Amino acid sequence: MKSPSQPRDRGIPEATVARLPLYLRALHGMAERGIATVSSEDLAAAAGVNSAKLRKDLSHLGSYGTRGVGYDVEYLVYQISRELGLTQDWAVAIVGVGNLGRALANYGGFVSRGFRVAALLDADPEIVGDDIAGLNVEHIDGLEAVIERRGVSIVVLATPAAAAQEVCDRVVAAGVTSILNFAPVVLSVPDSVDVRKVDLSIELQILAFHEQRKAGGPLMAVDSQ
Amino acid sequence: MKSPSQPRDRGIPEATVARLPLYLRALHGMAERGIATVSSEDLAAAAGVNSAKLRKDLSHLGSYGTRGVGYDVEYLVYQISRELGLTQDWAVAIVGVGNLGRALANYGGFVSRGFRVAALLDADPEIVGDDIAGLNVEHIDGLEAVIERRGVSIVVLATPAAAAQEVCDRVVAAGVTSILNFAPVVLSVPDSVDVRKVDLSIELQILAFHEQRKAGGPLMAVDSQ
DNA sequence: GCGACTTTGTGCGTCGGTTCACAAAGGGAT
DNA sequence: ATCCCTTTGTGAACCGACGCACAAAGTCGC
Repeated sequence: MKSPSQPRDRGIPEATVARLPLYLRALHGMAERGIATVSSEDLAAAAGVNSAKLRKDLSHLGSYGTRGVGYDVEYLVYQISRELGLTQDWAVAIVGVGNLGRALANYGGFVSRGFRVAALLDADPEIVGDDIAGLNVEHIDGLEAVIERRGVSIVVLATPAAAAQEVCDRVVAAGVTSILNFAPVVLSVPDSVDVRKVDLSIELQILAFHEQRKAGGPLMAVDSQ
Repeated sequence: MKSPSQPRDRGIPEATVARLPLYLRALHGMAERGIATVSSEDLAAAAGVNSAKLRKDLSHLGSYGTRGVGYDVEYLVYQISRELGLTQDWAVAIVGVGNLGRALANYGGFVSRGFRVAALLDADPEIVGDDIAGLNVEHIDGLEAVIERRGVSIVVLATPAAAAQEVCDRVVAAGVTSILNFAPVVLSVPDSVDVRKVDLSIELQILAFHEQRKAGGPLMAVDSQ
């Protein structure tokens, strides 16, 4: 073989990283159904992607397949989990316990694999003190203390838009470098901080665009002049 | 039987479509603050993108800017809204009224611009009949009737994973061609149907990947099993 | 009315991602 | 042990998106 590309694995394409959780989910399902090995073709189908893409994605992690056979489900689950950092336990704090924050706190997918909701915080005195998903909602004043004391490394922002930037600043100042933002604002953070955003209404708008195109087709451009 | 060559240069890149809602949001904020015109530089900053990219995006809609001045905020809001299909009213049905469905029903961003939650449906008799966000939760049995009678053209799936595909099939059979899926499964649908998915746990996993890389840096490669 | 200044719209080089297609690798049957 | 069949891993072409940089277009001051 060639010189073993040692810690070269560092260069996993972003697009690949975004798909690994998809593969992982499909693999978990297979493991539960007792499937021991799976071909790239089958796994790709289960994950809803092209099989060549899947093979290339997995090849970035290493050569974990066996030609003529496929991939060992259990082993692949472990490798992907390790690559994604899910073999360790991540403490997550959810800030903003409105409807969405509550839903997130109760969302099974969070707790299940590698993530643990370590704190719920809110500014509203009406909400502070409530028990949600087995956790006591704490006041936002204690944000920094909670982050430090419980080793929170990922913060989920589910506050109203107006409060998001301020909370974000405090969170960043407290040393957190990974933020999942549900508030419909563009957060400004240092380059070293990673922000991913989920905007529910944006997805709807994209659907509407395509729906409009399908339905009425192109509208007449009343655009002369 | 697809449309081989739509003669219109209505070929707006998917990446552009995904950003239009972002611009729209920034523009709305500016309109509220009474700003009449905005340069690509400023709008790009507000939306968190590169200004050249913004100009190229907008150029796909037409030449709506004035050189030396910028874009008329109000006019641009209208043009983008029209392009996205938000000048019409979209009836949305939310299927699955658990924590997430409830949060979505109450989510302001949905109702606000162009979208109207026309129905909430669930299979659980405990939930059916509840009033949420001013709507009565109906039984899933009436799915097809509700879709037809209220002109629902977009369906939001917030059911448990196990139920998603079945509901999806019924929804598609009822003629819906746009689905926003929150269930952690890969839905199989005809090509003519548009499915967008939002998976909350996937976003967290992507964050964990980057966080791990920042934190521990190189993981020890225990390669041989 | 004119020139200087501002800002748009876009041509073009570059880059990352996707897909095809196939040689290499391994397993199983005989 | 050998051959055939399956499936991986990847080279290479292709495709779309990104961003620089600049000419064209239009405004504003004088």
